[in-house]
Amino acid sequence: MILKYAILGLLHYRNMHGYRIKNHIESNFGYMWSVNYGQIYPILKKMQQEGLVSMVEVLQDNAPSKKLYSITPKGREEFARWLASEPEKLMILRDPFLLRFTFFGFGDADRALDLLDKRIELVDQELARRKENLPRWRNENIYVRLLSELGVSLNITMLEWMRHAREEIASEGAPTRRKKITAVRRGRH
Amino acid sequence: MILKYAILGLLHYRNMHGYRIKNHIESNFGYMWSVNYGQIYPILKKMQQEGLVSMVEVLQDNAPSKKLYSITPKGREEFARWLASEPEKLMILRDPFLLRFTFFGFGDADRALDLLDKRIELVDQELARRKENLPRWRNENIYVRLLSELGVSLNITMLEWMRHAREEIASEGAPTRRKKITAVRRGRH
DNA sequence: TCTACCATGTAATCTGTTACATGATTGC
DNA sequence: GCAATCATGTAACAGATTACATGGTAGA
Repeated sequence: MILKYAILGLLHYRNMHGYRIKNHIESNFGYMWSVNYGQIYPILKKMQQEGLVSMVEVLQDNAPSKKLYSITPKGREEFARWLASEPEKLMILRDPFLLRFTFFGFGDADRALDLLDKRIELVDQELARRKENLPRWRNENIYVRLLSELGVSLNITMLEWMRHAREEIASEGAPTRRKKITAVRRGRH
Repeated sequence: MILKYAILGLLHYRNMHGYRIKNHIESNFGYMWSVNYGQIYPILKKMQQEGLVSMVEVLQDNAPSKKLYSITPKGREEFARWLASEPEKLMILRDPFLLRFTFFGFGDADRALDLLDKRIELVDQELARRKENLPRWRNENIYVRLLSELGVSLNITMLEWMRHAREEIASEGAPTRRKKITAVRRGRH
């Protein structure tokens, strides 16, 4: 359902077709959302059937024809309801790398450092990309601008943590070259 | 597939049954993972069929019998392969609230502040909970401990950002009581 | 008595990903 | 000629969520 509202939100700015919506989401919300054509086209069709959007086919000379969608009054209503509704669950960091990190004690410490280094490089690149894009948002609406700043802040926090973690892991591994880990304690059930 | 490896990892510590695995994941990895019985029981059965885990049924006097799973050598091998494999995609902040935040310009500014306040309270509570739990991890293995620290850091970053955002939104709304937002600029395609 | 917790499971549904199919244009 | 980009779609699969069904024990 969340994709539905993202689309309705984007259609507030301008009419769009499926391909453009995917591009837009990836370049603008890329750090918190990703979409596939396998989702986008079926959902647009469904939203049209529900009367939330309407569609006109636009023939183009030098490109394949496209289906332009626009938001209907009914779509605006539903969007407004969602916008004002109570927030749902808290953010969950569903990061496969962090899950893996949890279990690094069961594997080779050098390999762990190696994987951590690769991650650091990746996040560093992402941070650079986000910083580059900051000026693009500086003159836009306040919410979008603030969000782009959050992306940078979170990236910095993540990087600092990874560099700190790297040091700790390296220095702890140094003397004994391997430390036996103890059993994890149970949570409060 | 990721749940499979989380389970194999937990079984390195001790033998567990489905109900306990769910509890464990929620109290220990809760800030980055959530599970349902609808996933856990079928996947345990499947892993048993694949020979990654083995099971014994344990009858109990004053509680329903439980199925204790343990990891097999084959399971250890597969887990080790996963642990050393290259990391996959970068973290994505799939947070419904942040998506909603992006579109707050299309709604009522007061309601936006209201929702933001509720969020701040929620994250604040979560931060308190995580800080409370920090000592539990202090003497455990280094990776698990570091991760618990990351959770706190990310929470703090998020809170600081939200408080800063709150101020900016409130002060911008004050003079004109509503500012017309301009169209979002296109990303680089 | 009622709630919470222990414990296992299935079915239906929804969401997300990958791969495939098609075909034109633009730029190197 | 080849890669990239524009543009729409389907099928198969994988993953996650919700609701339901069952039934025992402990404690307020």
